[in-house]
Amino acid sequence: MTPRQRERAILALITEQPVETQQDLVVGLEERGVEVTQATISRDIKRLGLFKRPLPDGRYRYAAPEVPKTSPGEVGGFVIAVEPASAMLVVKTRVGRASAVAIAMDENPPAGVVGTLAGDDTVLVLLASAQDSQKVRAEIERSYL
Amino acid sequence: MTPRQRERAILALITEQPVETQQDLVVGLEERGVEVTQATISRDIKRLGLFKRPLPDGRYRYAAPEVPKTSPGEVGGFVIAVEPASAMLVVKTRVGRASAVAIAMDENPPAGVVGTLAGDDTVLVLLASAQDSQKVRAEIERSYL
DNA sequence: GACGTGCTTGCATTTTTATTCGCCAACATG
DNA sequence: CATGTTGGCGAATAAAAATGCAAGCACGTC
Repeated sequence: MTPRQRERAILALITEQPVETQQDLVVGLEERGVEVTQATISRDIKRLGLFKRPLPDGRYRYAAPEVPKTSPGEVGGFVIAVEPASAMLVVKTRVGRASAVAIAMDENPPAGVVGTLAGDDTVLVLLASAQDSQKVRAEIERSYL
Repeated sequence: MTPRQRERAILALITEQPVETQQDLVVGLEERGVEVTQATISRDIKRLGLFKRPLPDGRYRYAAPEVPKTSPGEVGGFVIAVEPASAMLVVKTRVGRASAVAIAMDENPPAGVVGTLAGDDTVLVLLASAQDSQKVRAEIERSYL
């Protein structure tokens, strides 16, 4: 179980059902076979940018941030990690920011980038060759991390 | 100092400067001449629907909810309080929801309502006569509270 | 004026969340 | 193989936030 997988599980959980506390998440994840402590959840939540909203009925619920419309250029800080994978890079972004990052890269592509494919919090960057990966990775980290 | 005034001050404070903790708010309000304890801040925050966002830089900041585009009809729970004032009603809503409530009321006006005027978190409802206030108030509370 | 009701608040405390610390595993380097 | 170095984790703890409770106040009613 990588942190990334667990974070996906957390996102799934909070969108599927109301989650009031981090302890709820510990329990919910356990039911899905993921063992973690509250401390780790707290760190995951920080990474994901999740927050605890007060609801009109007086209860609370963890929620994912709404995606603000972002003009390309103000995407600094959106990228969390960049990892090479043969002639590709897997760029992990904050939740919902992947397409903003991908658009920014499309509009100003680093040398060696052939194309991008954006999911929700991941951008797959296709490279001309695996040789470029370190250089491109460095550039992406410089521009968007 | 009414709760309403204090809540306005809180909103002003968190939009003007980064606020990391409720204690920051206690201090900030004190500088503006408002004395409160953390307990009250916590309750105000709950009423206002504010939440503490993790920022990309690892810090936190209290923020007001973004206003979702709301189709009239799903405005239940937006209203916090309704108070009569001569031939008017002052309808306090969750932050940014006032116009949604006003639109909903315009589209389906309770008997006796002449018109509405929406601010940010307040709707002023103009009545045909002060006589109607209790009836209209009850209806608004039933529909939107 | 005495009494009741409904709000609001602070205090004290509990509950929840964030962080510090040390440990372990994976990986690189000599 | 020894020796960093890095990242991630849990346990414990510190810090922050939520809440039960009782007191105070404004208002209305008898």
